[in-house]
Amino acid sequence: MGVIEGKWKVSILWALGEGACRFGRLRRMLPGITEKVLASHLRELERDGMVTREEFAETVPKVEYSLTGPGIALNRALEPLGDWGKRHLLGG
Amino acid sequence: MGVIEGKWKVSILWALGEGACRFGRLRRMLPGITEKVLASHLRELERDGMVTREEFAETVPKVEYSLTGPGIALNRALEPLGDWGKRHLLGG
DNA sequence: GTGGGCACTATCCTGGCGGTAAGCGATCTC
DNA sequence: GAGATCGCTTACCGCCAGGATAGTGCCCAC
Repeated sequence: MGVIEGKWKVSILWALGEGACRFGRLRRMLPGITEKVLASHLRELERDGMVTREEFAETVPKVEYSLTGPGIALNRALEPLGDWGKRHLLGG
Repeated sequence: MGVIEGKWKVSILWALGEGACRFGRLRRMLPGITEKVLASHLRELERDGMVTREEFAETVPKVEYSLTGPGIALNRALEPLGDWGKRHLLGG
């Protein structure tokens, strides 16, 4: 449970589930999240082995985040929860 | 997500998944939880329609909590998460 | 040369979650 | 009558997750 605790962690996981993302793109995909929170959550997810951080040493700083195997599995395990939410909270 | 946020809520749901329970029994099933937290979480779960509270007017106070339909569905939706946890955190 | 985008980091601040402890009102036990 | 059981409620406190804001170093566009 600790792995997904944090206000935005599940959202990050879901956003990343659609494909690898850069920091700024993630931020834009998650309206309302602050950079600090995104950065710290990303770091925790990385520490827990759910995402990988790939840094590209180019003139323009570029970092890509993507789900690891366990991260993808976690996302799948989270899917029923999303379905449940849609069914019982949104869909009546 | 708000429905399962709270340090002990998932544990309560799982405990209740094994059958209806009285307050004191729940407390004993969840070592470390305080009465205040159990009571407030139970109240939130009730408000969110996940559990029912049945009060029996006997000489000895008796209250039973049980999962509602959505509560049971939530529990099921939480199962994959439990499996994932066992697989990736405990089972290597 | 001024401004903006990039990916952060640092600092400060606040709310509220959760822990501790105590009380209550009836009854049953020793 | 002291203590325990039962299901809470109330009051208080501490901590820290998370929000707001600003700064950094490099490069590009205007």
